[in-house]
Amino acid sequence: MKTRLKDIASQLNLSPALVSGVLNNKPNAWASAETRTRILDAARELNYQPSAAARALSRGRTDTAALVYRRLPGAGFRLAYTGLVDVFSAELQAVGHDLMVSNFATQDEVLEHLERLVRTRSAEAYILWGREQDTEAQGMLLESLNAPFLVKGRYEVTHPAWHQIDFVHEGMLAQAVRHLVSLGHRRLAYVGFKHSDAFVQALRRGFTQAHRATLGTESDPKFVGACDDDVVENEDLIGGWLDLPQPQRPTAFVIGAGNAAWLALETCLAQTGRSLDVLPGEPAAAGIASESFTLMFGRAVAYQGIELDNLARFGSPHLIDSLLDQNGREPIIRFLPQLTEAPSLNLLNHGVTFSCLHESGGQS
Amino acid sequence: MKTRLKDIASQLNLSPALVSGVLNNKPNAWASAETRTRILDAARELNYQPSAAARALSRGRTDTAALVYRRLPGAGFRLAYTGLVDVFSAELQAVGHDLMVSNFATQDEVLEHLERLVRTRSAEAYILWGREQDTEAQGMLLESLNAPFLVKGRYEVTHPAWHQIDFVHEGMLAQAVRHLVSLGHRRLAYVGFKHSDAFVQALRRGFTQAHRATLGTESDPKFVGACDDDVVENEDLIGGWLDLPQPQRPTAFVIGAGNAAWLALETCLAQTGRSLDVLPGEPAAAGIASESFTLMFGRAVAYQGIELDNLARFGSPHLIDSLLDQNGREPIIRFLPQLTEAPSLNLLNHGVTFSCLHESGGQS
DNA sequence: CTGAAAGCGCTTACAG
DNA sequence: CTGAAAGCGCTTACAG
Repeated sequence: MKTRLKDIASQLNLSPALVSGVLNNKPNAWASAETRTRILDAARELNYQPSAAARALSRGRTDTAALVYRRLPGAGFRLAYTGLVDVFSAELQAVGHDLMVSNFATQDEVLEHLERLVRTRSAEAYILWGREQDTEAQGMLLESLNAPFLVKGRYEVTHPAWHQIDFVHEGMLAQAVRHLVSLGHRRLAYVGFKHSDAFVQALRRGFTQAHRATLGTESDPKFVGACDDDVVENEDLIGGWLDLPQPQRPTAFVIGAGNAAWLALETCLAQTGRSLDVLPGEPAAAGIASESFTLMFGRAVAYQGIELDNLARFGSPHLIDSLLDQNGREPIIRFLPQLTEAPSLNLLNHGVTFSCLHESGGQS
Repeated sequence: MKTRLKDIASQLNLSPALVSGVLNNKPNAWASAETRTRILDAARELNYQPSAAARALSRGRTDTAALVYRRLPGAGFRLAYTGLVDVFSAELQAVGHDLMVSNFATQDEVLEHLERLVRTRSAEAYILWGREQDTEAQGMLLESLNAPFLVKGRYEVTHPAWHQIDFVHEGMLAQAVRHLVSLGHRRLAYVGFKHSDAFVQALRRGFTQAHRATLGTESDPKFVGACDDDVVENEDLIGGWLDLPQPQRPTAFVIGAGNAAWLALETCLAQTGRSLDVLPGEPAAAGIASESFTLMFGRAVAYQGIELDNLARFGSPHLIDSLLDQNGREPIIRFLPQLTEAPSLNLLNHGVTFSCLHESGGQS
């Protein structure tokens, strides 16, 4: 039914071995130029493609990489993952490899599946993505099973030999600080995440170190706060800073958190009649944001969530090296994206303005 | 190195065939209860898992489904795809199948890859997702190669035998119309997409038919417009309607377009001091939206982009049936989601209000 | 320069 | 109730 090697061999009165050799152009497969042509023509004509399973069995490899991850709630995580799939799939295809994707609700299921994939020899290389609290155990499992993998994360200290990729979080926020200082700002406030994953600490470290390096002073602890997705709480934090008398008030904001922090910042400013960096003397902001990030009123520079694509793009040569068994590459890759102008709805330009309706704080 | 069937067979002094039979609990594999236990124990102890390649070769199937699609620009499409991967991967795992994902920049590459997958017998079933102008040719190729597939799309007329899944777009907008009419609105405007894919026409059809059915009159052609991502143009369209004298002005909006249409609607209203459905007598809206949809000021009901997950979830039993070779299922599946309250930033409640700065229209 | 043979690790009739 | 054999479709030494 499907064309087999044997079919084209017998049709040409050649041995399957010769046909295989020519089709894979093995250096020791000697055939006259004419035979070679006949083989190639017949293969094309019969639409011959070697059975993936047979080839995998005899070659001992499947030419497949597996992306296995734990599902996390929220659209942000998902958008990050699809970027991975897009990038890795494309780059793997370019070297003749396939990508298998599986995701699970729990870490246990992920671990079990990884072990199954390794034991069934379904993939030659693995991509681990997600929070370090998950990926570390995943990496240790693969390591113990002797399976090559690429992991997103900051494991330079804990697992320096792992093939790993991540942002230089410190450098990113240092850039943000330098940017704001270059605009003339001297009183900087910092908004981070509430949890303390390694990258969250690295972000804050980037802020404090750059503060010291550029301004020569320690950052003021009372201008260091954290936001999660609770709008009211975020507005309390930022509103509190903005309520200070002008000489003490921070004039710029370094954001090491998600879109909710930006939203709180913009609405708090709006309540006092201002917007980010639109008129002279208004506060400025710089930092990180999630996917689908859009300012409402003002302007700012940010690292867009889309940078995750670039991260994957940066990491894929490594992954491919693992697949092709080329070792000797520096295992730790760090990526420093560029700050770019954030998209803005520019509502001010569309006739929407704001005024102070309430005394302070928000009511949801 | 890795445990093979042979290893456990020889360790137990049994034939590989018996071990295989017991492990796969074939009905005709007879072993004493004790032998059976010894086999199971040994397999567990040695962490035995059959080689996927060997098994695929001898069984003639890979237990794999392939999701192959053309990459489309824009985060919206990507978010839709990641939902697919999440859902299909999870549901396939549940029946012991893997998911292979590949995407390409061009349709030609997609077609070539599909043919390769079929010819190399890399997958038993296929998932086609994307625009109909792409998926139709993809489906026809798979059909000619006799490969089972599930396609997202409205092919009830052109390919009624295809296993296909999609929204009932007509029904969705009909629900939106009925909702607005039930709130007392009588002058409805419609905003659609500019292109004319089958689903875009179905959306509009849903509006016009429901208008006729609920109000007993044809919809007014001058209140039917289309939006793309050009903000100014969108605001011209909607602003034009809102500039009409009050007795002629539409009081409700049916949205058969993306987030840009909602944004234009809200900013146009804001320019005239109003918001969606917040105060009595204000205009209302209902319709479809993309992922990550959030209103700024007002309230509305919408079909969220997240419904694509549910669509995939609805479709996966079909896909799994194809994998398991159970035919005889109705090939056409249609899904009617529920209108739900759209998330809103509620900026009004956070001290942000608006006023008319410009005469009309927008300036970007 | 070329072909016959063994083997990859399973599964599946089939003979006892 | 059990085991020996053939076969899935390739690739890879190896002998000529």
